[in-house]
Amino acid sequence: MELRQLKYFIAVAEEGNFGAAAERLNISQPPITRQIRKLEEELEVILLKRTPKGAEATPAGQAFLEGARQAMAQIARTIERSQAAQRGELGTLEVGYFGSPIYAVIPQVLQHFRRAMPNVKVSLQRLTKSEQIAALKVGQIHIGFGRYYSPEPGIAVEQILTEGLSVAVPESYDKDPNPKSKLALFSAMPIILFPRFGRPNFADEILSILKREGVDPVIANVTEDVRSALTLTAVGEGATIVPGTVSQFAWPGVRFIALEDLSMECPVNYIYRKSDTSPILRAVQTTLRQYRDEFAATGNPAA
Amino acid sequence: MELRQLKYFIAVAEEGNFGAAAERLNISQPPITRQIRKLEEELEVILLKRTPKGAEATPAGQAFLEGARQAMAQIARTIERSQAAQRGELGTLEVGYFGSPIYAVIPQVLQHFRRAMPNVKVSLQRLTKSEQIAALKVGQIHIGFGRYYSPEPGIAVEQILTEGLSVAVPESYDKDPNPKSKLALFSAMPIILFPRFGRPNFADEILSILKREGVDPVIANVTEDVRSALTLTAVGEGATIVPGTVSQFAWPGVRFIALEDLSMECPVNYIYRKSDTSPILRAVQTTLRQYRDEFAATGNPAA
DNA sequence: CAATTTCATACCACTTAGGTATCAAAGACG
DNA sequence: CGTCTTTGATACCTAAGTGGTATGAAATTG
Repeated sequence: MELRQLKYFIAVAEEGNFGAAAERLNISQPPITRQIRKLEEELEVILLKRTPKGAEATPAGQAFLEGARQAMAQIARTIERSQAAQRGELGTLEVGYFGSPIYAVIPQVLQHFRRAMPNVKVSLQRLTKSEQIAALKVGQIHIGFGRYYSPEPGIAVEQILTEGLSVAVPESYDKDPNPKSKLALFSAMPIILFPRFGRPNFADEILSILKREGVDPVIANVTEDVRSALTLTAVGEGATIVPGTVSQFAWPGVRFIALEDLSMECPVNYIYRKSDTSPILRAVQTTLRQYRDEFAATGNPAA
Repeated sequence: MELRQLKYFIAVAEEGNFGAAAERLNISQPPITRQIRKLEEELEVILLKRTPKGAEATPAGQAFLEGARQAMAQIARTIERSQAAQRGELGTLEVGYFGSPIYAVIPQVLQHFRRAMPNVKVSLQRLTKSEQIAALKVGQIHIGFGRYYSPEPGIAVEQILTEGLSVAVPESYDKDPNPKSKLALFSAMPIILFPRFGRPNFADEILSILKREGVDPVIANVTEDVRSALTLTAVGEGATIVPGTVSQFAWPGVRFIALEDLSMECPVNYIYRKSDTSPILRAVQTTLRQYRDEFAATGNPAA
């Protein structure tokens, strides 16, 4: 059976007339007669009752018409979906993430993506940086989010944004240090660092910044992640330096003091497999670069 | 697009290999390359990623594969259904009925039919005989059931069975007349006839039988249908002659006395349009003739 | 580095498509 | 009642498309 035959049969059944069907299909009438007859012979079913006024579907033909219409619609849908998939508008975006970007940057970025590609599902999994690399290489994830990545062959790193830092202090701490010496408070208060693993990491970066600024802090603790660190801050164990976006959230018992010095910033990056040509990755990259440019221009592309 | 291309693509995607797909389809490999490429060009979608080891579906190809499989399955189902419809195993049997056969014969007959053709729906409508004729002519019903039909051009009548008669008497009537003169009780008791309309009808037949047997009854009433007649019998207004199958039902206040004389029988017939070639009618006729022969042989084809 | 395996290409024979011209049959109509 | 119109069917032609064989290009494999 050929699709042509379905198409012709539908036309004849709907027009009730071979000639009209031919006109609708922009061909002459004899080919229609031939194709319908071939179809009937192959199915061993009489689909149309020829009358002097035209042709009408037999009960078997009506049953066939119904199914043929559905099949044609199914094929049209399939083409649409396939083309959408090619444009990266369909499927599942597999995301690996690590660390504090999950608190503000990743939700915002993915929100943008979902708005652009409503039919793409997003799947998130928490993975360390080395797990992300491995997952990228086997195609388990399309993209990994994090802050500091070491170069890796076959893996590309791109920056999304850099954000300022904030100091988190216990709510009870009511002295706001003067703008010039905000970091000086670490001489008076021990510091809590995070994360413990995934070097190079945010803790390493903070220590190097502090060293550059001539501060020699007392390290009270090194926690697994930002949540643990802020919990310890809330109970008064010390101060924590966090990325600016983390301070957008309400943490009970914690007060944030922004460090406006632009030389003290931390990045959010994403990594992907260089050889990955999947439409989904291309689509998410398009969104990410848009987001990056918007963020660079306005400082807040949340809208 | 052609169905051939769907078939080839499914084969390649499933085998992961052009050559293996060719083997499975019993053709050589180049035509497959060509058809797949044509398909890809028409859709403007890259469906397969050619690798040195074979070929694998791209995300767009996977989306297409899914839909293509469904479309092929849809077409296969459509062929099945159409062939079933051709055999009269699918659709709706439209039935018109009139009179007392609805109480026993029609249910039994239709039960047989449903067992033979489980996928055919049955639709029943109560129609007078002239309404049946009209409905047959416009194709509103496939078949009409009743007892007595006048000849009508274009309409065929076939008999399903003949059944004996029973006399219904009030429960209080406790004399069982001797076998030879059962009809004689109408000399003592007035008779209730039915139906009032649809001549020639059962009432006419009963009167002619009684006349033939030399009985001249007193007519107490002529009711619309058998139910009304038996209700009047229950309250003692008179006796009613009913088809044997009606006596199978329990009618409170009524007792049935069978008239075993075979010369006193009434038929159940069905009518159909002679020019009706629909598979449904053919199917139901097959069942009806089987039922008729079984009934003639065993007297009770209820099993 | 040669052998193997994979898909792509070129060209051929044959089938099948659609087009034109025409026919046969069944209402429609004066 | 015969003619006209409309319908689908048939015959034949040209052209496009199909599958086959032979062969090539590229990458993997031993």
